[in-house]
Amino acid sequence: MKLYNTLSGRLEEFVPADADEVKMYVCGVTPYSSTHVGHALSYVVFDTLRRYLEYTGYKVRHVQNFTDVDDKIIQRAQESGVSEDDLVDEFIGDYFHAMDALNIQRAAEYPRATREIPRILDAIAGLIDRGHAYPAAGDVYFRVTSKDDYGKLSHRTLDSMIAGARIQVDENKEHPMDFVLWKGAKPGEPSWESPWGPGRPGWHIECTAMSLEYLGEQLDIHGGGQDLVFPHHENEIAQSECYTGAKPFSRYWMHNGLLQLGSDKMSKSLGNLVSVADALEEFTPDAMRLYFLSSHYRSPLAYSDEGAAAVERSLERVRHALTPGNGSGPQVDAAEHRARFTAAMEDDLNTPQAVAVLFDLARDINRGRDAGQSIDDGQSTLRELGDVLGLTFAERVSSASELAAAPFIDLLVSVRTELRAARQFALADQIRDSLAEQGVALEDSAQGTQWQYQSPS
RNA sequence: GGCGACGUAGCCAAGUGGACUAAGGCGGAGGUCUGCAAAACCUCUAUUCGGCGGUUCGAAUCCGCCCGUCGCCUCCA
Repeated sequence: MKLYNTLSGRLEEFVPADADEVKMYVCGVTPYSSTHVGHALSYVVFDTLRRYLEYTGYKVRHVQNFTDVDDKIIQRAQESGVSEDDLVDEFIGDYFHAMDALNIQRAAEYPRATREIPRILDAIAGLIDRGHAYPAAGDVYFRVTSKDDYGKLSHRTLDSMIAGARIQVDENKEHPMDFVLWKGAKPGEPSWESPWGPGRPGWHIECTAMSLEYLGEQLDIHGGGQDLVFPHHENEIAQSECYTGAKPFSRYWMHNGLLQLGSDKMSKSLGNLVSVADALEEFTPDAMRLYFLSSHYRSPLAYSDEGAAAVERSLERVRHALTPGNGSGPQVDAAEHRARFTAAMEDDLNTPQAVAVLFDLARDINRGRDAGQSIDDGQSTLRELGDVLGLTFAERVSSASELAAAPFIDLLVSVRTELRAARQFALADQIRDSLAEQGVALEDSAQGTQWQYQSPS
């Protein structure tokens, strides 16, 4: 399969170092606030990549970290009067709840920075030994001038970075772009002992230490949002390659485009967040996944309720294609659909085209059913391909109050059936209209009347 | 200021030199079915790809300029 590699800036044929197992590291969240739909987009993308790789026969070892110590966590914990640990546990719980709901497969390991301190200290000490880092006033900094290809991922030079002129000059640093590996403790902050005094790890070094610990010196795929390219991933490369000497640190770097809300990026600092929990109040997990996958992963995606609602409607036809058929004619042939689907996925995970194939297949199944064809081959292919995209095709889950109302709706429907049999259509239609106002949709067919709650739209 | 991405139908969104007389979805119009609906199915819905030049036998696709939108350069998926 071809993948776009941020490092080279072009499409490359994907070949893992070890043909049996793909080593994939995806940057995880800093758990200090609710998981939002921007996170969901990113993790749906990498979950879909993993599912496709597994579909084509690879084993994938997926590792994803939690940055469980950081300025924001400390600040948030102090504001709300809880311990850092409790705060982190709460939002890690929120994260897993959201990811499970979205049918995102769990990683093999979820290392946490605070539980990897010895590995982190080893890495920092090694970098100092090799002349790539230096202690200064309780901190330890990475010496960017010691790596001649620093900037190769984000495709910029040290000079152009400085030209940005938004860097806080710090007199402890040898070079303005040097970044912190170890932060000396300030009063009241969580800290760990180190050869350079008490402190905590910088953001970038944890990923170096954890990927090394759980995946080894070289990764096949390193993923994350495009906002992580610089400085986070650039710095990871610098640390990892200087520490291990193994190049490249990751063979492929993949970055998803960021979710936008209105015209702005959705981000914690802008405060324009839609949480996954809120989104799932209104829309099915399938709709969220399909929404994310209906544009290419490297493009930005503008999130809106209208957009999600349109996707939700589009799913109904696909779900209909999976309802039982009773045709006995020739099977609807789905082999060509599978081939087109695979070709799309092979092309840098072109999920918009893959999704289009799913819609084509659903239409062919529905058409075949109308024509009296057998549709079970088509249906099993539809489920198989849908599963690669993580789609379950499950209906919306009814709330407790909706379940409680069901017997009464059944009663009204059976009364209406009697009325229709007696050709009392005005009354029958009145019942149907009234139920529609309550969000209950009726469908009459030769097999009787079906009803369901309408998804909000 | 530096680096980069993008601009395709009312909306979302693929396609990046010739099979494009431009996928797929939403919305809209008409039809089949139905007591009427709904759902499903059928047909139609961009002679055109931000604008202007250029390269080419041929451009949505390559080059230049202009206009517009967005991202990164600072915590972020």
